[in-house]
This record gives sequence, C-alpha cells and structure tokens, in this order.
Amino acid sequence: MTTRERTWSIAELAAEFEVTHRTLRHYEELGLIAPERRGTTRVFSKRDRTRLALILRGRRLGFPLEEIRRIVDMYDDQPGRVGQLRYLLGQISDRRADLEARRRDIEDSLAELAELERRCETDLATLRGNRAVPARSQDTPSRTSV
Amino acid sequence: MTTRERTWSIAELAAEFEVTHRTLRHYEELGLIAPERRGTTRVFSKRDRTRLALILRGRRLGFPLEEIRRIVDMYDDQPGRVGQLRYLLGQISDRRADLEARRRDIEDSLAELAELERRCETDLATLRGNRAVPARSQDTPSRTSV
DNA sequence: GACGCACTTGACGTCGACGTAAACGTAAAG
DNA sequence: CTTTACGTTTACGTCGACGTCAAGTGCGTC
Repeated sequence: MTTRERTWSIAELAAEFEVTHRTLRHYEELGLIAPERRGTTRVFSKRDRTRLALILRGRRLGFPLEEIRRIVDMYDDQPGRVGQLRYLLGQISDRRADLEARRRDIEDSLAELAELERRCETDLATLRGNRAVPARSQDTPSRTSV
Repeated sequence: MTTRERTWSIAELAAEFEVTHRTLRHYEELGLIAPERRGTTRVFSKRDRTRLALILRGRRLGFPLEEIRRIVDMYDDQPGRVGQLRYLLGQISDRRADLEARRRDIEDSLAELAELERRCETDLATLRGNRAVPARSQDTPSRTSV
C-alpha cells in the first residue's frame, strides 16, 4: 500500500504562508493552484505547497498573477516534443533576462544606498566634532537609490 | 548671470521615459515630483528628471508609489540634526534589508531557471538521439523558479 | 480671427488583487 | 440538540495606479 502523503487544510496553509483563505481561493480561481476536494473541502498536497511557495516568491518580486501562472506552469509542462522544449528554452531565456534586469536595478539601488550612508556617516562625524555640516547641493540628489 | 539650466516639457519627459502625461501628473498629485510652472504649464528641471528615474526604478522593482515617495524624499531631506541623521541611517538599513531579500529571491529564481534549462537541454539531446524521453515526476516540480 | 497644437484641470472608468459580508453545509463538543 | 469551529459559494466593495474622455486655455500661424 502506497505511503499516505501528507496533506494540508486551507487554514494550515494560510497560517504557514501568512496569507488569507481568500487569497488561496483567489489563486485557485485563477488556476494558480488546484487543490483536490474531499467532498467540498479543499485538500492541499505537497505539490500545492510547492507551487504556493513559488507563487509567493513571484508576488514578492512584483509579478502579476497571470504571468506567475504561466511561469509556474512552465515547470509542470511535460516536455513532450522538441518544439515544446525549444519553446520552453525560449521562455527560460526571456525570464532570465527579466530577472537579471531586476537584479541590476537592485544592485544599483544598493550601491547608491551605500553611498548615501557613507555621506551620512561623515556628516554625523562632522556634527560630533561640533563643526558645521557642509550644505550639500539640493537640486541634484547627487546619486540616489530606490 | 547664472547659467540657464535645461528644462523639459511634459511631452519631452514622457517620451524620454516612455510614460504617459497622465502618469507624470499622477506622480505630481502624489507629491513624487514637483515641477515648476510657467504660467499653468509644467516645467521639469534636471532634478525632476533625476527623481523620475528613481521613481521608475522603484516601480520596476514593484514598490508602491507611497513608499517610493518616502524613499526618494530621503535623499532630499537636509540632514539637519543628529537625530535626523540617525533616523536616515535607520531607514537606509531597512531599505537595504528589503533589497537584499529581493536579491536573494532573484538569485534563487535564476538558479532554478538554470537547473530547469539544464534538464531541458538533456531532454532535447535525448530526443535528438531518438531515445525515449524519461518521464519525470509530475507531482513535485523538483525545484522550480519564479 | 479661426485653426491647430500643446498644455491644463476635473472627473469618471478600469483592472488587478484581493477584502468583506451574507448565507449556508458539516461535524465534533458540550 | 444547539453551539462552536471550520469550511464553502456568491457577490459586491476597495485600493492603487493609472486610462480615458470632456472641456477649456494660451500661443504661434495662416
């Protein structure tokens, strides 16, 4: 007899991932997850958990749910024929380009944050030394970050 | 006489940054930018351009406009007193933590993408060799990416 | 002075991502 | 047998980030 796989209720999954029931149902409506049913009640499998983790990471990165679905589905597509595989490889390359652009944005932001921090530290040191803080140019946020 | 600084019309800025007029006005409403006025017409300065670039980077990273405003404003706050500086340094550290978390998400995603790609390549090679493609476990997207 | 062009201010519409309330089912606990 | 806990569907509400008219202004030109 096959080892009974662990399952989760909607409440358990919601608590674990810190989302609401509504969110999980919403994701089901959009086809992002497809929990089984025991009667009318949703039963979440390990697979659903995995997908949910992916979905939430996509969400943290600011992707729209529609796009997230396409991406998550990439991993489940049984790569039947060569055409499918080629298509998948194309998708992968697209997504990689996107992610790398985001990473550049983040790196830039972090660099500028560091720069701003450095300036703050020196200003602070100057103030501690009771010397006047040099007024910095206001019209050009010399190098900023987001 | 002070060197006349270059300015931009709303149309010029919109074209350059590939946003609509509406978007720029919206950002003004929210206090993200504050172009001067020549009569009733908006006149954008270098400073506005700089801020806009920051705003759009924040947007690409998926930050809400309200938060973007607070961040962009960080750079314009004249760090008057020590308390201000300390506060700013705190903000900086918060933002860095956020960005670094995002970066981790991205790194993870890229790693999993690479893994998926590798599997695709081998499958493709297998198909080319006219051998059967090994069916992979369907219920556990072995390791996925977003 | 009428025309076009770029610009303005409302103000309502839309779309995604849920929030929230209403009304109901099921099953164990008091 | 009712209460409590947990679950369900349906459906309207909300909020952010704009889109999309409508109606008007200022200005150089034909």
